[in-house]
Amino acid sequence: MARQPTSGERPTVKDVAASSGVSATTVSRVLAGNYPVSTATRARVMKAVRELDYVINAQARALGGGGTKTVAFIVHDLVGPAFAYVGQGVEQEATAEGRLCLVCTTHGDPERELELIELMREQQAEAVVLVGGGSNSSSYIERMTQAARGLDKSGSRLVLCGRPPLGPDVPATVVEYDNEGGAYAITSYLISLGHRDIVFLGAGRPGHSTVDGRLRGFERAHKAHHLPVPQQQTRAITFDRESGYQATHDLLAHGHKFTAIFAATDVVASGVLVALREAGLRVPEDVSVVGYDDIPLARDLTPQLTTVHVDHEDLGRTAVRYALNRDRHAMNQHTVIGTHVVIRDSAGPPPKPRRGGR
Amino acid sequence: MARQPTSGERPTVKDVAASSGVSATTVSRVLAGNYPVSTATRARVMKAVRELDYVINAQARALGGGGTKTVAFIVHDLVGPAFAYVGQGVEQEATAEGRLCLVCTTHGDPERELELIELMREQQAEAVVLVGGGSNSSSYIERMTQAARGLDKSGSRLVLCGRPPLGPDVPATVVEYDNEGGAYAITSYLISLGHRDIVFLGAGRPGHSTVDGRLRGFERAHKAHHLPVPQQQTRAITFDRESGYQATHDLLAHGHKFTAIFAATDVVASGVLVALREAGLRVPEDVSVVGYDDIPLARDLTPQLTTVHVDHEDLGRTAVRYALNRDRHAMNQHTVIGTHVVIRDSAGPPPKPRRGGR
DNA sequence: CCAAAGATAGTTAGCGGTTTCTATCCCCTG
DNA sequence: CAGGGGATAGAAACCGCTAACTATCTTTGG
Repeated sequence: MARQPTSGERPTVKDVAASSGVSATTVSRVLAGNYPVSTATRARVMKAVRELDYVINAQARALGGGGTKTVAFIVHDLVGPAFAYVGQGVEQEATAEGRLCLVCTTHGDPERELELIELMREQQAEAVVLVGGGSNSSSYIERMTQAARGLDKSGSRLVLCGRPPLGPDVPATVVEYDNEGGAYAITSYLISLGHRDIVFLGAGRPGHSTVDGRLRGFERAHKAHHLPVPQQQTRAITFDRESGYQATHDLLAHGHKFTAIFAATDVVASGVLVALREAGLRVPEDVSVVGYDDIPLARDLTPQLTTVHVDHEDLGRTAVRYALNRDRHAMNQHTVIGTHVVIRDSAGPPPKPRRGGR
Repeated sequence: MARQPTSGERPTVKDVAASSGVSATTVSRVLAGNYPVSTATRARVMKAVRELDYVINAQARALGGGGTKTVAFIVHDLVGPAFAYVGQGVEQEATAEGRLCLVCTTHGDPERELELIELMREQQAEAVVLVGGGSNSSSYIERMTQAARGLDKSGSRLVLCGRPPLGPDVPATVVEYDNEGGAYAITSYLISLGHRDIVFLGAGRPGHSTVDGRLRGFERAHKAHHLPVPQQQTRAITFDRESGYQATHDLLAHGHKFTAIFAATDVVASGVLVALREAGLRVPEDVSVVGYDDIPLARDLTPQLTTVHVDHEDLGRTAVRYALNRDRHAMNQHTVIGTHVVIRDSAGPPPKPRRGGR
């Protein structure tokens, strides 16, 4: 009898072939189902497959036949709620398209990001989805452009998810959401409620594309309503609860005058709420607070947070869909996903002025 | 001149070899750095690598040389905060050990789970980390045992993360945290505060290993204090905010008598708090509430939640570490990670009885 | 001064599949 | 009844890289 697979070792097509008395080719065809094979033969092969507990070797298949069915997902970290949802979307769509999903985290390190892209090129990932705002510096953009070209040459596709395009000649797919629009809308909402002294909490990290967009929307809303753009908080904010807390605390301590706070993210807003509460200020009676992202947390806060809804999961799904089904010659694609205000309980009219004046 | 790589195609070792006038073997050795190569040769090869923008083909390497450096991570979904942290830990440790991380979600479908394990066997993942409580049914355990054996035969390792062992002869690594101990501790804490009527919210899904453990701890604490085990809520709970809300609502509507609620997870607790607040009950003055998991949300709730801390990230890290560095002949390993109560503001002494009685 | 040991580089044979390209066998048609 | 064509199956080449042997050319030691 031909090649009895050593027990404890992984059987190969050859083992299956030998065990069912056909050639390796035939086994391959039965498994792929892309070539006529007689019913009897197919049955014999399948029987052997079952008996030997054979499973194909994905690496070998990738080498020989089509490529690897893999999508890579590169992100700051997995635990940020917004990122997690994007990840969910990416995984979802990748699975729906029959792809596997590789995930890596950068912890905000641009070097690491580029390293990972290189790694994904080795892995022959079909698409590399980069999530989260990146730097706006020109050297960074230059390097990223190189990376995009490299991936393109390897038959892969770079997808920028939630950050602006690199340039017209760069082979990359861009899917971002309307940061500016959402910020414009929610700022307008605050203005329409009567607020005139709104603090934008989150500036101070210029060059960060996501916040830049939100800030632009904030400013544009003021201009549209013919209001002076409030002097922003330029404190460096790290976009976590603590920095929101700290910034609010400082604001209060310095006797700043304001009736509303626009936190750059919901997480920051959560810190803001705590600081306000500690200071004995009621929300929204004394101060209105709004956030951005509409992560689940927004509904768990007290009061529930009025914020800008972003469908992060859709963002991830769209990114993968576009990357995989793109028109072969589309150099760059660009899609913007809408955002909208969701009104809850944390924003209301400003308090009646104590001593007149707006 | 030998093989000029067609522009636009991915260069191979052969291209690099031709371009630098050496053999493919030498190129491979320069890249791997595991064999003496003269400095001059190395330099020539590296130059060619740079000029051609060569990147190795991971699939080919996996086929030829060592295996694929990959760890798989199978989870309910990526957005549950607890899961996300485990994922973070898995990714972290995998990266630290020079591995890539494949991630897949099951959405709670056991069939899908088994399918994915099979898929990972094809992928030759070095370890397959299964996260989250699974079913306790014997048929499920039987199938999972098969899967573990299959993986073992393929040189891979099944890691059960946060669920109990399958059996003594099953080749699998188990890393779980002390569900029962934590539940015991926090229940004891409530009892020591004076509570005698504690509702455990989350029973009703027997066979779910995580909750089973927590419930056991709850019961054991009562027994240890010579108290009758309260009649549990057997309402089916889906472990989301809504079911916590709904269950509490019903509890109140039916005039149930209780002074504290032990929610099976923090997320459930968040729903509980909302229902209580709506009913005009203060926490912790009127009712005490505790949760389990200590996800970031716990600190964002009002009042901040007293809960059981679980280091989910460590769980993920440990899982990968053990799976990769296991003793080659260790059939099964089992590690339990400790949990501890973190006291915040949501639990206090029960209210003074209105009409006597305990 | 010659043989044995080192240091380098090349040859060749896989790894485990897939995919041409052939080779049969069989049935149908003219 | 010969020849054409469809249905099946196999042989061999190849995917890109690694690893076990060889083959040189230097050294070096007795």
